[in-house]
Amino acid sequence: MATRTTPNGTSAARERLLATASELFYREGIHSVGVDRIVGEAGVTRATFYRHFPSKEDLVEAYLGVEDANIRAAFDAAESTGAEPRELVGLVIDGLADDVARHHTRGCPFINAAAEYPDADSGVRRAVASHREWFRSELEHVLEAADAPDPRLGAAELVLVRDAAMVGGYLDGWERVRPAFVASAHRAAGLPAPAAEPVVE
Amino acid sequence: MATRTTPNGTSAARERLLATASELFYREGIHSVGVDRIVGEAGVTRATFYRHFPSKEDLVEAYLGVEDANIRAAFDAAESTGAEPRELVGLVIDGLADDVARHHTRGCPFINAAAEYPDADSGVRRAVASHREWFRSELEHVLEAADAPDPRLGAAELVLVRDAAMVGGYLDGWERVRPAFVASAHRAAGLPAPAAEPVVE
DNA sequence: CACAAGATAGAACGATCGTTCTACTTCGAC
DNA sequence: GTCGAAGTAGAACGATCGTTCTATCTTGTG
Repeated sequence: MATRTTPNGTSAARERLLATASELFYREGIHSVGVDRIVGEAGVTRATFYRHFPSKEDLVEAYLGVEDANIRAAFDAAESTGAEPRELVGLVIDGLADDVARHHTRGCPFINAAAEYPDADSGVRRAVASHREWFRSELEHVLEAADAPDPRLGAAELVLVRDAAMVGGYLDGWERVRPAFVASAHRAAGLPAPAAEPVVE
Repeated sequence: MATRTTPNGTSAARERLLATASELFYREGIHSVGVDRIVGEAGVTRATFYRHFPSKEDLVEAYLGVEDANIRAAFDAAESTGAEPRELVGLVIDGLADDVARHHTRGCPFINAAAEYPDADSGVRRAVASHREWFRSELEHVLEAADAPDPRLGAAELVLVRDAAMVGGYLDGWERVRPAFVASAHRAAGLPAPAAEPVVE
């Protein structure tokens, strides 16, 4: 068969579509970005688009899949540093802060997507729900390993604080939100916070 | 002149349009709801719509104005109970929780709107920003009157926690979020929390 | 009553939405 | 070399987007 694929097995056109759409969906919203715009900026035609994705919604779900994979990779990286459990909690919190400050300055991709998809049974909302559940339980495991006082409640609070940081960072500016985030996150973890202000980067 | 107005001065058609649009915008998102749908459910024609609102965006801003007015009214009601300052903090936190549990089960109207309007200079985003600033300073005044340890930081944290509660209440379910919200909110205020929920620390 | 103005009605505008169509090219397997 | 499947190309589909049009009706004022 004739496959015009990249070394890792997926087509170059598909990768460009996904990268372009991810950027546009995040920066401008999903319903605001049409297929015309995506294929135009990806340097691809409509037919090519529909060869790779059955519909626009499949592309949206793939976009959320990319975001999900990125965050999982960040957790893996933090865990593979070999830091001991208590240290890892700090690494994770710093990593979340750094992510909001540098990459996710337009809010949370999942929260923003959910705002545009009211149907909880839709594929998009299901992707949002499963990502959030994974994220929460991952935090719970990290807190558990660190002997935090209440890993389950702590994880739930950390999710809340992270949600708030992304929203607040977008709407109010990260610099205004950072102090409240650092204080709240360490208190939510139930572990002693580092010295008052300095935030590791 | 021929004015078909209600006792309070605004036209009945305009009020129906605003009420219908507010409901639809909140429940289904803004870009997802077309003018056809709004005028249809409001029992009004397109021309009537454009007599009352120069464009759809003006209707969106009016919708945010309604939400803003509702929250201000809730604050006024809490303050007019004559509760003393420290008590008022508890009333406000309970009021916010009650609001998320009963009325705002689809997230925060302002956060959701901002997700669909990336341009920070747009009228919608300006309305969001000014509402948030009012909300934050209102909380700061309440905390200040109650002699909270750090009203400014406390208000910033309360905004964060409330944002998170609305997002979490929508995406994860209010019952799962409530314990974390109550604990975080009272700690953010810096005042003793009512011993009820399983509170850390 | 006559008149001007606000409110309503419903058709119609061009633009864009997501999607599908047919035609042409490029490759791997035989 | 031949065949067929995958990729590309660009026109075109009906539906809906936000908006504007002319015409009719209702109402307060002269």
